Amino acid sequence: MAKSKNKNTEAQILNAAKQIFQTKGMDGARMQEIADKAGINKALLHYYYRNKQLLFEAVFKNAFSLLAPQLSAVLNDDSSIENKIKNFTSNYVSFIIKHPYLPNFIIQELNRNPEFILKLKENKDFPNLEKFKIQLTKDVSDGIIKPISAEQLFINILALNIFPFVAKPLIMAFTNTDNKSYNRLMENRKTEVSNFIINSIKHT
Amino acid sequence: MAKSKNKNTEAQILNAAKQIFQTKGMDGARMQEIADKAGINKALLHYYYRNKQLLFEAVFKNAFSLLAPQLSAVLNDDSSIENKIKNFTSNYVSFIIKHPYLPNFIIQELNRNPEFILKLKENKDFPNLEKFKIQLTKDVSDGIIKPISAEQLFINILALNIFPFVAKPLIMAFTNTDNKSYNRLMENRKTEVSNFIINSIKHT
DNA sequence: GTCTATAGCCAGATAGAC
DNA sequence: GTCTATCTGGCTATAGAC
Repeated sequence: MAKSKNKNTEAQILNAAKQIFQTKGMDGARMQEIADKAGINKALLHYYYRNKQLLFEAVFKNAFSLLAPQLSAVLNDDSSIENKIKNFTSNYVSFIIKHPYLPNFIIQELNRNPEFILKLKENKDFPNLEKFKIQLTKDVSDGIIKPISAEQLFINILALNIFPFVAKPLIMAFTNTDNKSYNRLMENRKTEVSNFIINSIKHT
Repeated sequence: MAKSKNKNTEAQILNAAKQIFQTKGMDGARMQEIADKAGINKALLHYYYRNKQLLFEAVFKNAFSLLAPQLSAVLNDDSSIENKIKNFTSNYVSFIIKHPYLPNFIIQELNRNPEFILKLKENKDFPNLEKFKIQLTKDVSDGIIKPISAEQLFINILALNIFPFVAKPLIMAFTNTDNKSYNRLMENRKTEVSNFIINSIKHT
């Protein structure tokens, strides 16, 4: 009789596929390389995931499902705008250390295939600005925060946090740093970035 | 007798290659597609550029040589820090409209191949922070600008300007905008971003 | 469920005519 | 300098044994 699907093998494949797809992208990845990394044969990849495209999509959805809660947390928890910014910027660096290739992977593949996001938006866990917008509008009218739209502030928060990791090779070149001092710069950003944002928007 | 190399054909090829490589990347690009776009035969690509890798490098260097002066301008001109930031943020949007795929292309390919930047750094036009650092240090000690390192400020300027274009599909999804209102958001950033930065760093 | 072997296609590169 | 035709290798995917 046939064994039931081996969850362990399936997980090993997904894990290997993550590593290869996230560093090389859909087009640069090779099924052979994924099989090697998983320690199994190429044919098994097809047995579990049918083809390259489906395996890729499994990896992509998995990656996005890790990133999305990070963002939803900023937008929907109950603390003040100032605390949200502080928490997000300090947590994000720790998140990136665990998943260094993730944001670049998502950005790159969405640019290659922008329709992809439509499927993701159907998910009700997809990050939503509504609550954040209401909170910010209130803070602005209460005179706590200088006038700024929720969209622009949110873009700024994402930009300041995500960009330095996405553009790591560029940043290292411009600031003339090696890996060690680059990491030190990023470590400092845990507090630098939130101060930078709060300085800008808070009424004095 | 053989005609001398036809500059026009060579330029057409480079132009077609730009469009294909910048949207699809090295791995996703097809020589056939480039040939079609240039209106010539695949064999001619090899005649002029020998192979795919060399054609790609020609495109990449060309792209970088467009971006670098934009950055050097912020770093080396003689105006105040405040004016540098204002000029850069308003100019950058116009630059992007002309070359929408350029920053993403550069970032993506540098991540794929980080050693690439070493060659670029040899060029003496490569953006350099020294002058900016001196100017900023002086402004800080004169009490014009709040304490911040040149590296962190420069990273913030790049992040706030470049990221929204690199992550366009993500931003459109999160802010729930179509192309038209996304463009309006970006247009607003011409002034929003410089105000945001200056608010944050300027002593009041 | 896992393997080996191979089909079948596609893309980069070259040969050679004009 | 430009073309058509073709070689060659590599990659996805499947067939079929165990």
